[in-house]
Amino acid sequence: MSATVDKVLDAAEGAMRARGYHAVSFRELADDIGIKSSSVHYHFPQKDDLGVALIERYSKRVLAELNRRSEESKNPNDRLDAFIDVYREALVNTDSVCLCVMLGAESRGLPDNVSNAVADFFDANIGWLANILPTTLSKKARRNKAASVLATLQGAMMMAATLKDTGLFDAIVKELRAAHRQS
Amino acid sequence: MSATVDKVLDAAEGAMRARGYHAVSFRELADDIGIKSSSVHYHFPQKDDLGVALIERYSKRVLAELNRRSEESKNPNDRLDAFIDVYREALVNTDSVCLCVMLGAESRGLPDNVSNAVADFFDANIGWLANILPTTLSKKARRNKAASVLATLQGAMMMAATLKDTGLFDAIVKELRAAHRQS
DNA sequence: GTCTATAATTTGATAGAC
DNA sequence: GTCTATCAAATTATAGAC
Repeated sequence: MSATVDKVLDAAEGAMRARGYHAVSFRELADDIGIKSSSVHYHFPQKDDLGVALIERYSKRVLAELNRRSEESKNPNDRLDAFIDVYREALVNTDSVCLCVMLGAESRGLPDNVSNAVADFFDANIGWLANILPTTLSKKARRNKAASVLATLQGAMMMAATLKDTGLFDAIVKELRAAHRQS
Repeated sequence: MSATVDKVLDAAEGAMRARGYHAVSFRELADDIGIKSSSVHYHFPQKDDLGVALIERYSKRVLAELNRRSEESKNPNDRLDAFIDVYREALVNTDSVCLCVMLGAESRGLPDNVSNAVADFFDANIGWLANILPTTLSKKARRNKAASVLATLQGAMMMAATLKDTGLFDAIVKELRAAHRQS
């Protein structure tokens, strides 16, 4: 993958996480990294090509980070903490929501391939989380619990960003940890 | 409030809940209700005027609905159910997320007055919810619990809409009810 | 791979007639 | 209060030179 492609995706990720898909233009991204918009089109012919590539890179990065951290401990509680921490750092380090909170909210207004990539991101995250939940639960129950944890995190990111209050995210997460701690 | 103003706001609500603030244009709203975009500008000179008016109308409507339903019972569990039902119906009836999930995600890319109106919506909802939580808890603890419930609902709406799976919303809500039921 | 140049469309917004 | 007409700017996207 070329250096320019990564620069474009970096710029696109920052912009789309802050303002959404439709509020980001090829020209803006090009200006950000010091090239022309036609050069961006060389790498991503259409905007949805950029959107899909962005989500796929983001998704891979998040899952790799989750797997890396979960190798540090096999304890389910530690792994839940790792999951939460990955999301927390995404909020704190970038001062913006998860890419897929934004694109998930906008999904009905996105090209189908972009919207599907967002759905895949959620499925993958739910699957990851479901795997660390107690095997005493049914597969469906684990999936539902996993979806519940993810929904709370995503909602908490969105509200904390809107209210400009990271402490609110932490307070919500504290309850989440307590509720899902396994003994 | 004139009939046209309401028609514009109706069209704007449907469009912005589906696709977001930046993906909605004056011309589109005008076409929807059979007038010209300059007539929309007569009622809302700038786009942020429209945004603020839309959120304020939405916020009043949601809070009125919450209050109306909560008059049916003084039982805290019933009132929590009423809160959840209001959000569930918003999802099911319109097949789209809460206006403030969308605008909350986009908030960093919105004009300040619009972004502030979204924040006010969340504050009002958190306040409403906090009021039905056990008075044995501290004020801060109630606020945090209320924010947690709201975050889960908003996140669940967003994910259910993206995955086109209302059942997922229901499954998440089932856990939420169980976790917050007072005996 | 990046550039200049440009096409075709859409956008938010305004002036002024009725 | 709605219209016609229009503007300046921005948007996605393409053709073709280097």
